[in-house]
Amino acid sequence: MPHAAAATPQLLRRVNAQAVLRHIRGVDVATGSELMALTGLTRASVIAVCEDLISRGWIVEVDQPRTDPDNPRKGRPARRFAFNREAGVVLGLDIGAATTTAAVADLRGTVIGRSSESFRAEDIPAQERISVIDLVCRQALEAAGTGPGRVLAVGAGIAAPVDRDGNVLVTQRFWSLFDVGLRSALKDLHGWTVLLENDANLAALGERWRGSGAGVDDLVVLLAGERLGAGVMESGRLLHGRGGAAGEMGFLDMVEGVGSSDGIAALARRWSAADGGPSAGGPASAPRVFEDAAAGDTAALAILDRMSERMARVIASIASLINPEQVVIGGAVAESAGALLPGITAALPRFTATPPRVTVSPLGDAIVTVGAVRHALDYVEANALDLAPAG
Amino acid sequence: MPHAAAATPQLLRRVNAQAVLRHIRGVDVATGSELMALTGLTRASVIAVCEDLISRGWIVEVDQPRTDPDNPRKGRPARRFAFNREAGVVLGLDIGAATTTAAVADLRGTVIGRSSESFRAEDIPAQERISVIDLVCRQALEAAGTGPGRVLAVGAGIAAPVDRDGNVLVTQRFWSLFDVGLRSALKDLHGWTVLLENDANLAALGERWRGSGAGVDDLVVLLAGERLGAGVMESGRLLHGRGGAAGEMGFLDMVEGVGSSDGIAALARRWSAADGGPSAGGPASAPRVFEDAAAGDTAALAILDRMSERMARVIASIASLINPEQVVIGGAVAESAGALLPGITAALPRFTATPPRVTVSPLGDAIVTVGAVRHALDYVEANALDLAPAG
DNA sequence: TTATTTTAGATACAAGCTAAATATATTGCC
DNA sequence: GGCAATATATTTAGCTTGTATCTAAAATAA
Repeated sequence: MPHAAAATPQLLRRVNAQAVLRHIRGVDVATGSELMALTGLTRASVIAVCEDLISRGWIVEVDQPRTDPDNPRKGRPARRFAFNREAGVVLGLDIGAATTTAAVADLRGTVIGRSSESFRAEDIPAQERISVIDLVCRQALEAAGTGPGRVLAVGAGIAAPVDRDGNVLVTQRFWSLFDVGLRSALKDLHGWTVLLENDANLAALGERWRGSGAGVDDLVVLLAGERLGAGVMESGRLLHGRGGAAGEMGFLDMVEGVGSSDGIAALARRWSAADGGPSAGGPASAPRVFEDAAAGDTAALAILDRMSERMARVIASIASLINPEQVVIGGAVAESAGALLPGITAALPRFTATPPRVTVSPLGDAIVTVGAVRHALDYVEANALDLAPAG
Repeated sequence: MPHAAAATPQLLRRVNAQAVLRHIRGVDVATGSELMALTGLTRASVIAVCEDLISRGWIVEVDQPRTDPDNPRKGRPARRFAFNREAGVVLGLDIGAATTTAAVADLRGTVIGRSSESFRAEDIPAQERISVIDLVCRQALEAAGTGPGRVLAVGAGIAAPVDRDGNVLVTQRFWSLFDVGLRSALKDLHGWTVLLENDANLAALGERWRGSGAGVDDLVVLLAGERLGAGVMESGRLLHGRGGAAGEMGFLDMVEGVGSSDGIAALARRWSAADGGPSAGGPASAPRVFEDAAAGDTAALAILDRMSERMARVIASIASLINPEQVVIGGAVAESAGALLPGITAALPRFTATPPRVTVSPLGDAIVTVGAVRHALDYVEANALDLAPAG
């Protein structure tokens, strides 16, 4: 029996409750009349919906604001309904090869606790890795003054392909074992729902939420540190592809003037070493190269030129096939990468007929955790009426 | 006032009617009990919905089938509701630079009329172009034994970027003028709703519907005749990008071993000319090259090898960034391209870590019109309850 | 105090669905 | 042909959610 969800009268309440909740979440506090105007429902219905949401814990009724002499309101004072941002928290995880960072946020996305730990080594057993991740989560929750019982969802980013259903591509070495462990481990330990995603995809979510891609529906975020990786949003949705490998940059091996999917930091080291170093004497770190260039060092400036053209070619390849409105360069090197922007922007039209706007992420290291928080919030918002707010 | 669609009790009927109609469209004829099992609704509701759909003209009640002695059915005979595939027709247009083809289909997608005309020249004025298109439509409708009044929607494919809203990228030369003309012209002439799309995108719709990509959600169709162009579906949705230019192949200019976005037919001519021709004596058409190769001609075979590797590189580039499950080669050269498949499949793993299945389209020249019909049907199905079937 | 304004709450009713009882049309058996 | 069994159809009462309308309450302004 296929049983394709029949629409019963209860669906109406569900739909209207979702609409009201979404609006209240957006404005933080609303009156019945505002909600009537928004939804087109009558007052009776709006009030009924709000009482419903109050009893479920998603909104609370707040006192009248003290009467404001500058802006006196006629008429009977309205009841005021506020989004209960303390109905629970979400966790955003950035699980790297070397380090894991956790951020705890309330339901409006304000980060209220953080923690970070490095792994003892890269090849530690899955069990130890999970222990460290669990530790980071608990530390972050403690820093936020809350506990595991109040977590409504966990977003987690890893540097491996993850498909639409949150499964790690099995062809990847140790991650596959690790993944299965993480989701069920956190479920078993705390009852948490873990939403696994590729880190570049989460970066795209984060950038669109609180970065330079705010509100852009066709957005690509390039994580450009050690290795290039792209998170692609089209029409406001993340692209995954069949096995979650969308946004992988292996094809750059074949692109003239690019030749590899090495990131900006990796290349800065290599190229400065080849030059004998910007101030001579071996490879320099990426920040050093950018510093030297800012100071006028010609060798460093040449590296920047070369890097700009290379990035322009990378971005043009993506722009041609995906046609984003904007490409954001993010990751560890994002701040320095600002120096590349003029060069990239100038070179782009040579390589593509549809050059996107190019910007640099303001989110820094937090880009993945911000996206992970957003991912978890999206889940909570979409499933609010099926989730029991933690009391 | 934002007025975000309130859910009234009428919405329930709408949702349930959509579900019932979708199911009946799939199975062609259904009984009340089947629909109860499918939707989970009670018989009373199912019957009410069906009566509704009958009065709107979307379904019809059909007589009992003559009692079948091999399979006698106990109990009171069920009323049988059938999809009214003759509630109207849709038009699918393939508007090329040189030729326009129209297909008329009933609401189950069976093509019941076709027509095709060439333009007098490529640079004729927009007005003349529209006249020819209109003529082709009317001829196809006549061939189908129906008339303009019964057209519920028109899908139209053109070889230019078209954004999500059906607007042609304004940077394109004469198309922009042409487009505005086409949509409003057909609206004015016949009251038709025209859904403009990029031809490769429609090819992808067609291939997923009735081609070798049936049911594949992450699918790329490469139109590979004169110029390469891709229609990309991810998670069952067409990718457009900001200005509709997603799937453009300009970046191939930068890809080693590819170098241009020339199609198979164009390259077969050029390469055979460079060789002095497969049987000597100047350039040969693509079909000729494939023929000669099949006959064992070594020069032609060499061209095929070269072509296979080149296509493998093209497909690998896309596979890396988009990660489709399958890539279909379509367009005028599709039939001959079968000879390239073994070579492409063998070469792919050298160029990408996520090689897709590669096939050749069985739809031949009709690939765009089939997709255009599907596009129009999608529109009709999504908007059935707001559309008045043509009586 | 009194009028005005805005929101709140209560009552009557409509749309759509469920559930349960009753009616109808067919098969199969005597 | 008559009757049980079976599957479907139809009717009736009741639930949920919504609208529409009327009256009450709480504030400002004169």
